Amino acid sequence: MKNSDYSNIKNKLKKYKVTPFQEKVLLATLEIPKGRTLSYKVLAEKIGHPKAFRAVGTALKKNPLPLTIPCHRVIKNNGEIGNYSNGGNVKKRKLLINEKAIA
DNA sequence: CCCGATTCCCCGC
DNA sequence: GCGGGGAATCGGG
Repeated sequence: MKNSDYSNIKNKLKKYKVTPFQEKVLLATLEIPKGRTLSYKVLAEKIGHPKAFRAVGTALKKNPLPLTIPCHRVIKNNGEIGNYSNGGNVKKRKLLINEKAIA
């Protein structure tokens, strides 16, 4: 992992029309380890909004970097896949899951 | 004002 | 003890 890459992503985020809250969510999502999934609630708690789990999902929905941000690693607190709908196709999810399987 | 990638609690059986 | 349903919560358009 290159720190420069991470910074580059943050820079891109600033360029996008993302809200402060979304930026936080996206950053927290980028912190998700490879082959690991995180629940919306845990993510919300990490950013300081334990009750904003819903807003977190909304923020990820607006995710400007779906291929950069592992939003597919974000799942329900139940451990089940939520409503991942980036481009809106299950095929993409399968591809991302493949990445997850590599761990 | 309304909706949306969720979560938790309470009641019933 | 387990399952299901409804309400709560936060942010964005």
